[in-house]
Amino acid sequence: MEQSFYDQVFELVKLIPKGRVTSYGAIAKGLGSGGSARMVGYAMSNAHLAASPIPAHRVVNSSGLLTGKFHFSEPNLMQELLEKEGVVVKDDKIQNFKKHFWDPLVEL
DNA sequence: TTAGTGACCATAA
DNA sequence: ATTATGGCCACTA
Repeated sequence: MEQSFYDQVFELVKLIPKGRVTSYGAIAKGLGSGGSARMVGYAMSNAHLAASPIPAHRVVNSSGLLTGKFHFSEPNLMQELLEKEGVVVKDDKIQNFKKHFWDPLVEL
């Protein structure tokens, strides 16, 4: 069965532990695609169409910024979900990003 | 097939 | 600090 890059991204994102975050580039690298970070974000744009719920709020850019928050049903949702899981967000940016960072290459 | 696109990343000024 | 630019890869029309 052919699994599209999208599906691989979705699965990996679903594996992100609660209270942890990761970056698009890390996901791309974890999938072995290396520089296809843009594709990861592209996949997330279809995340709301996926069969399973995708915790896209746990995926941010390399700076820890919630770049994709406007793609959620409600822009505030992303930040709220993160704070709800114990992640501190200020001005659309995750505090202690490195501390909450979850690297699929290391943890997986 | 070609062209266009993007929730990125890194570098340069 | 911000703005601009190039590269990068997979998908869609």
